[in-house]
Amino acid sequence: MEEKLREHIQKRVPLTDDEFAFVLAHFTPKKYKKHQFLIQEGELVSYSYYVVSGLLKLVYSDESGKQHIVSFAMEDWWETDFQAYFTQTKATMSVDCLEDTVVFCLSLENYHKLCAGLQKFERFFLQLTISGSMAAQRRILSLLTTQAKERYEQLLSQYPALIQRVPKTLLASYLGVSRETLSRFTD
Amino acid sequence: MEEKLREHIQKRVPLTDDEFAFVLAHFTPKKYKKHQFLIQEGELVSYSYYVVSGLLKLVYSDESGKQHIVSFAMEDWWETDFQAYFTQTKATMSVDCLEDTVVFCLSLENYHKLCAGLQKFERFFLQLTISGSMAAQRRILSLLTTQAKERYEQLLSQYPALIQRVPKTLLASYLGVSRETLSRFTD
DNA sequence: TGATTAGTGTGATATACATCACTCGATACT
DNA sequence: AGTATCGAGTGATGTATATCACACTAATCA
Repeated sequence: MEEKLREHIQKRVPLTDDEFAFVLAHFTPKKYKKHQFLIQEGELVSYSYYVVSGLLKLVYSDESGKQHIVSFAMEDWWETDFQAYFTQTKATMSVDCLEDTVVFCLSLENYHKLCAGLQKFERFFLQLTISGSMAAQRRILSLLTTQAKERYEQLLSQYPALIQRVPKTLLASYLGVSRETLSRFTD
Repeated sequence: MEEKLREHIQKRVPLTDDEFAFVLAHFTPKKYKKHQFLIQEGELVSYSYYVVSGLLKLVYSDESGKQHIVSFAMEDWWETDFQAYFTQTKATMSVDCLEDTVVFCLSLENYHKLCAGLQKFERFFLQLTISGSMAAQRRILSLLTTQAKERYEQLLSQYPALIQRVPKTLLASYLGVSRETLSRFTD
C-alpha cells in the first residue's frame, strides 16, 4: 500500500527511494470500518486523508438537516474538509466511510514539514490542487448548464465504477436532485 | 500598479525587493478596453492574468449558444481558462472585459521559470489555488443547497461592490437563474 | 441628435423537479 | 429465523423557476 501512494505521487513528480522514504515518514496509515467517521462536523480537522482502498463521502448537513454530498473519495484520491484543515477551524462538514477503508493520514504540521523539507512534495501538492480546482469548476459548470438527468448520465459515463458502489440515494444527493426524481431517470 | 501585485503576493508570502524584482520580470503589463477579449473559445491560452484594475468575466457558451458566467475577476484576482492554460489545449471558455481593464500577463513558460527560480512564488501560487479551490467548493455547496433567491442574497452581502458594476443579466447567469426570475427577487 | 442596442421589469404559461405517501424487496442485526 | 432498517420504485400533487412576449428606459454610436 506504500507503493500505491508512491505511484500516486510519481504520476506527477518523480521521486528517488530516499525522497519517498522521507515522504512516507510523514504519513500514518489507518483503517476504518463502514459507517465510521473520519471527520465530524463541529470538531477540529487533524488530518487530510489519502485513500488507499475503500470509499469515503464528504457531507454537508444544512439547517433543515438535509444531507448534501460534496464529494466521494475512492482509491487514489484525497479527502478532508480542506477549509477547516488549512485554517485549523472547526469542520462544517463530515467525512465517513461507505465501505471499509484504508487511508494514509497527513497532519497539517507534517504537511508543512514535508513542503519545507522537499520541494517536490509541494510541487506535487500544487498540481493535485490545480486538478481538484479544475474538477470543481467543471462541476459548477455542469450544475449551471445541464439538467439533472444529463448530469446523471455524465456521472454514469465518467465514473461507472462509482455507480456500482454508491447507493442511488447518495448519487442523487451528489447531483443535487431528489432520490425520487433520480429514480425516474432510467425511463 | 507594480505595488498592487507585490501587496497581493505579500498577503501570502513575504518578499525582498530583489525577489519581487525577479517576480515582476516575468510579467507583462497590458491594457484592454471594455468588450475586448483576452481569451477566445477555441484558441490557445497563452496567459493567465492578474487583474490590476477593471473587471473581467469568464464565460462558457453551451451548445444552444446560451452563456454561463463561470466567474468574474475584479481587482486583485486572477483569471484564465485554467484547464486550457495548464494543459496547453484550446480554450473551452472565453474571457472578456466588462470595463476597461489593466492586467499583468503570465505565460506558462514564465510561470514555470518563476516556480523553478523562486520557491516562494510556488508557495504563493499553491496558497492562491487552495483559496480558489475552497471558494469553488463553497459555490458548489451553495448551488446544491440553496434556492436562487438565497444565492442572490448571499452574493449581495458577499460582494456588494460587484453588484454595482455588473448588469443583473450577468449576475443571473452567474447564479444559474434566468434574468426574469432574478428581476423578481427584489420583492 | 436621432437611431440602435443593452439592460430591465412584468404578465401568462409551461415544465423540471421537490415533496408526500405508500409499497416492496434486500440487508443487517440479535 | 424473525424483525428492523435501508435502498429503491412510483403515483399524486405542489412549487420554484424557465420560457415567451411585450414594454420601457438608459446607454451607445453613427
